[in-house]
Amino acid sequence: MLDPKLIRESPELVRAAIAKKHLAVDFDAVLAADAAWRAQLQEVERLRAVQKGANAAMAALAKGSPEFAARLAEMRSVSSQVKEREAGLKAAEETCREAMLTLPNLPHASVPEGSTPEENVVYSTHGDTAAAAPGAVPHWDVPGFARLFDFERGSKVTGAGFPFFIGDGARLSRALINFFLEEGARSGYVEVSPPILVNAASATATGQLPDKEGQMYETTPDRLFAIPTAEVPLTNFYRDEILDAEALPVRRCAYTPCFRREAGSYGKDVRGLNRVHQFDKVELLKWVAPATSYDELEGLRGDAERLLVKLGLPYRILLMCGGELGFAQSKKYDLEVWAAGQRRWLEVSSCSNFEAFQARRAQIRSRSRETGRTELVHTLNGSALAVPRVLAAIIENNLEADGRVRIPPALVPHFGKSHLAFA
RNA sequence: GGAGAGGUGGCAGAGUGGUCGAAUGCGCCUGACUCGAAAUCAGGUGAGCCCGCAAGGGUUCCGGGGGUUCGAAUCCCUCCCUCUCCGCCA
Repeated sequence: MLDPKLIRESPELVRAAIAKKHLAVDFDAVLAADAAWRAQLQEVERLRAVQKGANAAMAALAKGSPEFAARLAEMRSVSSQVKEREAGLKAAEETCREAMLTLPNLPHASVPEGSTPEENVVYSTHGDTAAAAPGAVPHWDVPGFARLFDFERGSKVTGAGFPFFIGDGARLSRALINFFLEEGARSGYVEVSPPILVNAASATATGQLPDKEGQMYETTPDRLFAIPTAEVPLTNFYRDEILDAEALPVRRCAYTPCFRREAGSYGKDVRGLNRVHQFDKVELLKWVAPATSYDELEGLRGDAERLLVKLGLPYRILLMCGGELGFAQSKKYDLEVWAAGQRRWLEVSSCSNFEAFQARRAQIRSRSRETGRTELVHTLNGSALAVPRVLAAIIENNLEADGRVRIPPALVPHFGKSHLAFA
């Protein structure tokens, strides 16, 4: 949600933001809804002031006195007016709130123009993609792949996109999780193991509801949602709370499985480990002082990036253009790892600054000790990293002539062996 | 799942229809005293929204929602949560 004051005072900024994100939003309707709500609010508050003034007077009068009876009759009429107008006010408020929720976050000035993936800016590229093994094949074509990643039985047990990880497949997945968490801790993020089912209020605060309801798995009869990312429980940890400004930035990291229905994404990107409905991921999250959030975004990107460096995988960083930004994001970097066998880039991390957009929805503020004032914090999050795609990249980039996969040295202490075998 | 108790400001804890955003204590801030500190004394100390250039004014909030009433922290309904005991269980 945007600051209502900004919408009223600088509507041109909001219009420009909508245009940069290439969204179709009826902004005039938002302005009208806001104006209507304020007009009704003022009238109701005026009537309430009358009511309150009379209360004190009536409390001082004797119950049976004629003065009391007169006042009572008068106030009955005011009371019914208040009730009537309050109903209208409530409707106006709801209309206004819904209108406000259609407004996207403003993109940062440094975000490039554009509406398609091709218009994302390649911010930097690292490692040699050309030198990758000439005989590299997509990970699903490696002999023995199905023994470590059993999609068929996963389909039988649950459904398509829910593979079993077996033997060294499971072991490498666990090693990556462990490596990511250890590195996160080293970078100052406190490890958290959050709930992986969340309620509707939490899903709304981070923006999954109402827009993306169909993308989440939902449980009945409790109406809890399987998290699509640890961002949801982590961000909501401080929902409706006021943090000590001196304690910022607060850094947390969490490993969780993530669940995504990926409705409507049937196509060629779904083979093997590229896109599955349940996957493991380590997420980094920061709550920061507004003045520092863009520096913190660079730091966050660096924290995620370092993992790819340590794993020795070729990767690149994209600065996402306006049209490719999520609804709630002000600026976003995507980290993509090179999958040598598929000869394509796989997104393994998204590092975003949400500024106060999520914090306003979730009511997460900080209080300065000097001024005593509260302000909305800025939230940032990023994957570090998504496990299955990194695993796929390791297989494709490190496959040796004998059919074994060389484990990156940084991972060996966690994996316990220098090679993964499909046999 | 069953029975009972309870949800009030940063914390503890009063308040059972009227002048209550709410006593009191603790904490915190400011001032006095002091070389300084402690102790003591005095004062201050919630959040949001609307109007206003501002000064300031108005209004909402006592777990959430709804109701009764001229008026609700207080009465009624409903939902949520916490605690204790019992049952079940990794």
